[in-house]
Amino acid sequence: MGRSPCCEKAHTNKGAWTKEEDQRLVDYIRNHGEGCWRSLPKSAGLLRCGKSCRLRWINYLRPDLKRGNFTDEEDQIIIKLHSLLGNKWSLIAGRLPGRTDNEIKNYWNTHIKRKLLSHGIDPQTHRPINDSKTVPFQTVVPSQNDAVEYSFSNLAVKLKTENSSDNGASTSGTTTDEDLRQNGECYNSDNSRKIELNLDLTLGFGSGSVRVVGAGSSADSKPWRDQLMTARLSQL
DNA sequence: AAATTGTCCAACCGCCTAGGG
DNA sequence: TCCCTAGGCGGTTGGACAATT
Repeated sequence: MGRSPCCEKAHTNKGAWTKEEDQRLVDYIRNHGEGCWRSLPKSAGLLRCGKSCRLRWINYLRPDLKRGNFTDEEDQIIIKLHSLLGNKWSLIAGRLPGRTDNEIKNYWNTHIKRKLLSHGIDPQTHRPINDSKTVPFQTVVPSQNDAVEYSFSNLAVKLKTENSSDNGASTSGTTTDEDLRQNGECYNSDNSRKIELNLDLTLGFGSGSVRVVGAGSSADSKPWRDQLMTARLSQL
């Protein structure tokens, strides 16, 4: 059998968190660390779903969060990364220390979208709105030791795939801030192979580069091995 | 001053993938 | 290998507050 349900929905609170709930959650995580979200609410004496606790911690209570307005530099990073990755808010957040994916998503939808539109730029394609030659997502399927370099109108992207040895760095199966912080890479959980996403972004108006490193056998059939590395190209 | 409209953002919802049994 | 769940993600919602009429 699988695991038991994460929470009893009938006995959980919803809506805004109270100060007392926040304090309980902070105290608990200070003493026990993050993780085990399923059992956390009960252990911490909270009538909340584990998912809700995790979200509250990640998006609001984490001590390393940077509050306040986004800087112009952060704006530029977000716009550039969005032009490359699309709505991959967690990946974008990984390059902006102290910012959460939810925060960036909200900021994108409320500020940057409007800013781009006011400049006549389509926020999805990052191309002039009048330009009818829309370029869809460019899909890049990594095969071993391939290297591909793309040139954009205002930045360059180099895509390279290569083998990598096992170092057991991550167990989550998805990209974490910690992964990105430690190695500038994101890992999949399979111990024998992994796909790494390594973003080396040079900031500035004129140029930038992104390196996507992937590893895996083309004969492999597991879903994540079929994962496509996609980059949104504004224009070739 | 009250009503209406607009904006922001915290929180929820539903889906997907990896992992446990 | 299959079934089921936890964790994580992106999309969406709704309440609080501000601005406008």
